[in-house]
This record gives sequence, C-alpha cells and structure tokens, in this order.
Amino acid sequence: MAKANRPSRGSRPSVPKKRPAPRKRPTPQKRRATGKAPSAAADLSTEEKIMQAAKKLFTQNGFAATRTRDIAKEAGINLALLNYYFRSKEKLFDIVMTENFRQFIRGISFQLLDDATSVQEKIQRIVTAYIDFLNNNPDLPIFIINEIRGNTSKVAQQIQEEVAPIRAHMFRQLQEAGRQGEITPIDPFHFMANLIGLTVFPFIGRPILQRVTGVNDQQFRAFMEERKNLVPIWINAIMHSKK
Amino acid sequence: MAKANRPSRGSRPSVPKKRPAPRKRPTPQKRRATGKAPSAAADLSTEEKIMQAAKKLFTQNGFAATRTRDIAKEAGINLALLNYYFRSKEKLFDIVMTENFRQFIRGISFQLLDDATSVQEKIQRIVTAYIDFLNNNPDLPIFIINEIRGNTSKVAQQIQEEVAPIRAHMFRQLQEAGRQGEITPIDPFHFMANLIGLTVFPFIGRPILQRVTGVNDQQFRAFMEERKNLVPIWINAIMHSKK
DNA sequence: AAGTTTTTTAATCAAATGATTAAATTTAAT
DNA sequence: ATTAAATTTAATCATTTGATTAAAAAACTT
Repeated sequence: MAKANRPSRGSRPSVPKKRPAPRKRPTPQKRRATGKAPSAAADLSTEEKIMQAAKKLFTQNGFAATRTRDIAKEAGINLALLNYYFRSKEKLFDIVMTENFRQFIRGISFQLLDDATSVQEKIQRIVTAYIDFLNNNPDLPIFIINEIRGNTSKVAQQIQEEVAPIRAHMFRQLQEAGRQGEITPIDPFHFMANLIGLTVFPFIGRPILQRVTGVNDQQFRAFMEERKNLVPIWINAIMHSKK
Repeated sequence: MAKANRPSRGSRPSVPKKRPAPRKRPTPQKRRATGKAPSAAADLSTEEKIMQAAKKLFTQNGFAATRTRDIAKEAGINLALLNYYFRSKEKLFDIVMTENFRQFIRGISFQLLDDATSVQEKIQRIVTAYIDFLNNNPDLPIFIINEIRGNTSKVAQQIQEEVAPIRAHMFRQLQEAGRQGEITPIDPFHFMANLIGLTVFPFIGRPILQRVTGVNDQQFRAFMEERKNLVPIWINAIMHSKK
C-alpha cells in the first residue's frame, strides 16, 4: 500500500533537540558466523541480510503492513542494528523499492534494445525471461504496482529515464514492421498492454485465477510453462488479425 | 496488503473487564441534513455514509494503511460514531470487502450464465461491461488482489461458491466449441487468463503502462474504448491460431 | 412539550510501533 | 594483549492508532 499515504508514525518532532551526528553506516567487515546461527543465510554481510529480509517482507506485505521488528527478526539481527544501519524504515524501503523496480524493468529493457533480433524473436525472449523471473519473484508485480501509484516523486522519474530509450526504439521497430506489411499496425500502448497482460497478469491475478478455474499450484506452474510458447504465438496472431 | 498479516493493534485484553452489552447498530432513521453540511453526500443514512467512505479509503489504500479516523472524517462523522455503528475496523472492512468482491465477480458471472448467447457474443459483452465498470472503479482490481492473497477463510469460500456454477458452464461451452471445430481447443485457464489479462490488466498496470508508453490520462481512456472492440477480435484470433 | 434516538465532544486507554540510547558483549584486526 | 569495530541487550520515548466512555447537544417522533 502506498507509502505516501501513510502518515509518518513514531516520528520525532520535526526539529529534534539534538540530532545525533548522522552516523555513516559501519563499513561492513567480514566475520565468521556467530555460534548460534541466527536465521537462514548466515554468511552474508549484515547489511545484505537486512536488505534481503526487508525485500522479502516489504514485497510480501507492502510498506504499511511490514513491521521493522519483523524485518529484524527475519534478518536474524535486532531492531537496534537495523536502525543503526538504515536510520529509518523509509530509507530502507526506498532502497529496496529502487532495487526491486530496477530488476523488474530490466526484464524488458535488456532484451528490447539490440537491433539485430527481429520483433518475433524479441517477444519470444521477453516472454520466456519474464515467466522465469516471475516464477522466482511472484510477489514483485503486485508490490511494484502498489507502491508506484500516487508516488510521483523519485520513482516516476526513474522510470521515465530508464525506459525512454527503449520506448523510442520499440516505437520505431513496430512502426517499421507495420509499414512493411509484416504485421497489422498496432499502437505501442496496445502492444505493451497485451504483452505484459498476457505474460505478467497471470502472476498478479493468480489467487483469483486459480480459484476461478480450480487450478492447483502445480498445474499453475505447468500452465505458465505452456505460456512461454503460447503467448508469442498469440501475440503473433493478434498482430496479424484484421480489424 | 493482507489484513491477516497485520497484527491486531489496540486490541483489548481478550477478556474485557466488563464488555459493554453488544449494542446492535441503531436502526437507521431518515433525518433532514444537519445545518452544516458535513461532507459530500449529506443525505445518506449514516451507516451508508460510513460504508461509502470506508469503501473508498480501503479500496484506495488497503486495510493496513487506512486509518479509522480518516474514514470518519471522509464520512463527515466522528470516530466514536464509526465504532458505535460497526464495532471495529475489521468488521467494517469485512463488509466492504465482501461487497466489493461481489461487485467484481458479478461483472463476469452475470453474463456468462445464459445458454442462448454464443461464446463470441459473451466475450463481446464481458469486455465492454468490464471496461465500463472499471472506468468507474479503477482501484477495485488491485484491492481485490491485495486483500485476497493469504486469506484462506471466508472470502476464498465465497469465491468458490459464487463461481462454481459459472466455471462448469464455461468449461462445457468451450469444450463444445472446440469439439465442433469452431475454435482451436483452449484450456479454460488460458482462456480466463487471456480474457482478464487483456481486459482488466491495463487498469491494474495503468501507472506503469502509462509511464512506459508515455500515454496521458485522456489517451488512456481512449485506448480502453478502443479495446472494447479490439479485445474480442484478439481473443478470437487467439482461439483460431494454430500451435 | 416531552421523550427517544442519534450524534458530537472530549477525554482517555491500551497496545503497537518506529526510533533512540547507553552499556555490555562479541568479534576481528593490529 | 590491546584496540577498534560490530552487535546485542534492555530499557525507554514519543506517537499513532483502534477503541471506549460519559455526558452534552442536536435531531427527530409523538
């Protein structure tokens, strides 16, 4: 849920009496794992552990519903240390959010840029890459969508910049293909809506979809494997359909 | 933002010292609007006003990020009255949630059941009805998706029951059409994923989609109007594509 | 006007939560 | 061994927030 919509809580009076000198994060140093294994991955730097835990919980529950105490527990460290490293929940969230988002966008952008490969081939690759990626990060799309709306600040800009060149490139390639009669001309908006809709949506709507169609988890995975082949065919069919 | 994931807060000890006799909600009575108009719709019953406000905020922000005080303010009443009517945030949420969900499902179910209309015609109707509906309730899909995951209790069952007959019916009709060679046989899962993906997803992914494609709000609406015609064509193309 | 119901006001609770602090403790580097 | 850094412990703050209460005020019914 939107971070922006959440009133700051537990925040100090805006002018702190004596703000402690903004400590920089301790430079992480390698250490042997402590005697009692704290949690899962014990041999990561503390900073990493916290970020991983934060990513997991934020992604799963969103900003408002995630407790810093839970993040600390998940990371196998304590609350004090979390705040020592990241100063605040917001800061930690921003970092995780940015990284999450980068990963998500990269899934498309990486493939789309090079000129050599045909549209067909690109679609094929994107769909496969995305389905693989989302199998490992099923909560990411919902997280992105949730935390992006209403958030006009940094993130919006970030998207613009990161995506601008790709968009331009794709526009051209689609237009080209349309002009040459390879495909029925299609607006890039529809193209993207279709591509993402057919590929990413099943992960977003998964709980509903499964219940509505009576499909279990194993079957869902199988269907998504099928879609790696089917979606490109369908996109192709769409782009050759006549109005 | 799963409600279930949120630790109960501000809850009283499980055995209250002297639980006030569970007041039933005051039977709503019609009254003239008070002198000072509280908010927007002043001539609704108080119960209605609260529910509308709750629906708006819950849908917009999710459970965890919504404050009961904000609901009260939005409804133009005070916090005490909200609790007087609905006892707790959870209760209020459940009511809103159920209603929201019903509305959402009805969008499909209503159309799908009658036997007379062809698959083609049904698709046409569903797409149009859904796009119209979502134009007026753009936040609903994300809300549904958010509040449904992890929630195995009431809601899940509700879906099962409400959807079961429709599913059965659709299965049959699709199978029939496939056997008669009208369409390339397609699994109901893929069919649903495609139909909802192409129709509902643009509303879910709207913020990303607009930024990625550089489309403004007005254009978005225009595109969705276009899709009323295009999606059925595309679905048709998909169902006639050969592997 | 009298009586009932609905709503407001204002104060207050208890718990959750984000954050901070100081002192102890552990770990690693020198 | 000494030293510095990293981490834990435990206590504590300040707020937010869901919820309750009692009494006053307003609105409505009869």
